Amino acid sequence: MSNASSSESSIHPVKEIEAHFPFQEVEAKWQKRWQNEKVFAAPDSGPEKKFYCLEMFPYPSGKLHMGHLRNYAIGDVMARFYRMNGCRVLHPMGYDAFGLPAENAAIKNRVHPAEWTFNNIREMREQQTALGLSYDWDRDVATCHEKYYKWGQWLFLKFWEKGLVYRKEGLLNWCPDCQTVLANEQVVNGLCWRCDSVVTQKFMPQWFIKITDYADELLNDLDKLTGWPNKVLVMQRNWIGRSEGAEILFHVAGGEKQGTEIPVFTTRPDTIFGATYMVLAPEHPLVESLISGGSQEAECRAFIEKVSKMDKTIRTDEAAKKEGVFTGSYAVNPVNQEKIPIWIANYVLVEYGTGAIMAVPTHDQRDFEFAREYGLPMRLVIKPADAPFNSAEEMTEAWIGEGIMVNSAQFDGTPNEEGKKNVTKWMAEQRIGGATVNYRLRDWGISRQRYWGMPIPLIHCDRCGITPVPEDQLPVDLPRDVELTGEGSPLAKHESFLHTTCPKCQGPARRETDTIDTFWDSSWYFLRYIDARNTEAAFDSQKVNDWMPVDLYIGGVEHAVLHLLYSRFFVKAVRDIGLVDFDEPFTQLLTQGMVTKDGAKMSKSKGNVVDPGEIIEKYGADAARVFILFTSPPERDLEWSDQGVVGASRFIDRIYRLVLSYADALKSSSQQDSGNLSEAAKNLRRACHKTIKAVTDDIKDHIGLNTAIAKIMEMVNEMYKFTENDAIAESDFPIFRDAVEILLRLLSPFAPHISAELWEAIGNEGYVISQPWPVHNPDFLQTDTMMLVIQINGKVRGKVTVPADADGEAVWQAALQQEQITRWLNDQEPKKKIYVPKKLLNIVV
RNA sequence: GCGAGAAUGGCGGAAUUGGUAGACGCGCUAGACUUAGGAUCUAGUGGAUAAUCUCCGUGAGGGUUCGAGUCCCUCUUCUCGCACCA
Repeated sequence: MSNASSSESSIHPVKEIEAHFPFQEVEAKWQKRWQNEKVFAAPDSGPEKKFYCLEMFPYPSGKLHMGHLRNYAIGDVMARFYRMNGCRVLHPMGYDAFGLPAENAAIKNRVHPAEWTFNNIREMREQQTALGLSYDWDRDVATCHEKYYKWGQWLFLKFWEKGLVYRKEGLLNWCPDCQTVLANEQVVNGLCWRCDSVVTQKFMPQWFIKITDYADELLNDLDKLTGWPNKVLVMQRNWIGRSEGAEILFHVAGGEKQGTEIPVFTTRPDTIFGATYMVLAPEHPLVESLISGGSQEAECRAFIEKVSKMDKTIRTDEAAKKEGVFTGSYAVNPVNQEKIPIWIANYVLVEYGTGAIMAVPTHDQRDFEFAREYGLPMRLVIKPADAPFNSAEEMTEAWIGEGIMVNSAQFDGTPNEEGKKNVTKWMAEQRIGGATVNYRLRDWGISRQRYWGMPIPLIHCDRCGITPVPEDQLPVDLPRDVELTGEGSPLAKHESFLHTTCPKCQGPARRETDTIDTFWDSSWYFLRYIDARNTEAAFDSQKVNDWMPVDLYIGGVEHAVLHLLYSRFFVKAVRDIGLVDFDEPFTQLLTQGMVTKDGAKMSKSKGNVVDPGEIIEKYGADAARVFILFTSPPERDLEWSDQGVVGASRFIDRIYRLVLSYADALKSSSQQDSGNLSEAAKNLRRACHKTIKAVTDDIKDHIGLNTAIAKIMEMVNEMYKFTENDAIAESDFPIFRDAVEILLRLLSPFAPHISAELWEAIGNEGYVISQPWPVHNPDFLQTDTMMLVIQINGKVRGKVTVPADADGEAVWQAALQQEQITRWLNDQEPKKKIYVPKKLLNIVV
């Protein structure tokens, strides 16, 4: 390739550019300018198309980790991309600042949780700034700030008015380490989600939010979430756990409790005639009265004692042995008046259904095993066609498939699926049962017996009962002067907080001393960002309706049934309260993969933590961003590689040298493309426009940030190839100039600092981030010739270059010119020729 | 056990959805420039082979097709989720 024949008409690079991108000064320079000039302020009005880009806000634990870096890098590319594409972008950041670690740190280091938290926020914010993230910092929130939780409390009162808050005493998940109760969602495999301690059960009163009122809507609306990963939808579906069935009323037969109702839930009402015994959970409230004074009392008490000591993980392990004890009492099966024994057993759970089951050993595997173990009677009631058994005695396992009802009085001969409906309908007529829907989802327990959280704005008055704090008295401030010991609720010991006057009767009263689950705070922060400095309201409904829903939400999958479920519920509730008018908060959800090292999640205990701060210091933010985006697709796990960052940093340096070595020429040249271009220049232009299209499609269609970067790298390689003879013909230079500008614009979402710097260095005014995203010109993709693959019997045997408009016959003729092809053809007449336009010709012989 | 996803060079990963497998990057090899190189540049790099011939090659085995990493069947392994849910 020869770009120039004489030095007068060609442009040479500056030879001495061998430097590295001086990221320290340059990155700081741009970060300062972006911040001072509020470049990333989100406009509440302007372009019609809005893009709300959100990353899950962090808990301010002190320093960013690689997961954060990845999360924010992805979000930042998307925010910057849509910004350049003409959207008004809302890209905020804040801190999920209430929570136990602050309290634990306070106990350990004798520093106030507030101080610890705000120091950490400062530190993390510095690191986020150093990453060059395009946040609108004027909208930041910290959930521990009274100006934030004031409105959290206000919203709580709205929930209260709506009847979504109630108090209940019951067995609750207790984390002995955190010294507080946990919601069901926060117990993972029997362990505390935060500290991995074994969760025990404790009987105590606490506050609940009626998320179950929304169970059906939360389930049904999952179908609307087409932008969510299927995995998360499945997890939420399982968590809600809707199952249709029937509730059937059994009664105690004989004894003191004669006639007491025992409702059971079953999904198999068609098997009711096969119910040969009944089982209550050991914790079932009726058990005490059933066994008390009876012949089985001692045995039952011993059993209950044993089960209660068993931890839940072991007890609910499927492999655990099914054990139980007869209570001595009987119940009546309402469909046939049969007297059946009532047992208690470890395989029935008090928290699911009604805590009691009708046992049908022939058609439920658990009941089958239990009945065989304890010699309980069995009766076949569903008989499959060509059954290998004729009676219960011949069965080796429960039959849970379809069949015809037998031994079932008037229902005999009915196919069981039809029987389910018929039996339920008949029971409803007889007033002994009816259709019902049961959910696995429980109400959301929000009381926490800890200090560093939002005070629940309720007052206990001996005369007036529980009374909400009047709105004009909000916020209920979290007192600063507390003694933190890690034992007992700190607020309960704080006299001046505890004692107050009743808003109704003005008499002495006590404040609620539980604080709220921090998931309450994070269930609406994305609404507050929209109107973060509003002192008159939680947010302006109109603004929220305008910006919401979040167009892209990015975070880890660990919140699939925690934060993401609570937030969906919260939005539905505030919609019904009348504050917003949309149903779902997050249109598209991207669950980013973990960052691993040596194949394992980074963690202090494994000693495989790489500190993002050190990486930024050593290689710069742009290199760190490029590496973490390039190495793996966003949703997949990413294995950290020190070598990989070096590669990213080399890429940045290569661009720096390439552009700077022509900076002066680029600065002074403004001439237009003369139309008199060399082949090389045309090729370069084609490569650039191909890259524009590919990068744009990758980002828009599937957030393919790794491949987008790969394609920019290819383009840079093309540019190097173009300049490899050093001189660029003057007539070709406009193309090179275009290439540089295209490169910098494509690069700017990924590596914003170097893009901004070089944009300026080549003599442009303003910010590259304020430039429109490049649009490819299809005309420039055209070629005069095309290269096709010639296959013989499906194997590649050669390549031909033909005019772009060549048809199959022309390609065939061109192929015949090649010795390699004719050798393979060996004078045979092709049986068939398959021509795929612009791709290949396959010759079958 | 059930459900979802995955398996491609030494490594991370590409492949326009049935059309040149291994883009891009790391690593490695050789060379250039260097006092030096962990800077930079050039060339090479799936395996077999003397070979730019050719053969083999996308977890394993079968199938559909002119043509399969991609579609179908069987199996293996791994990851994640659910897991006595009545």
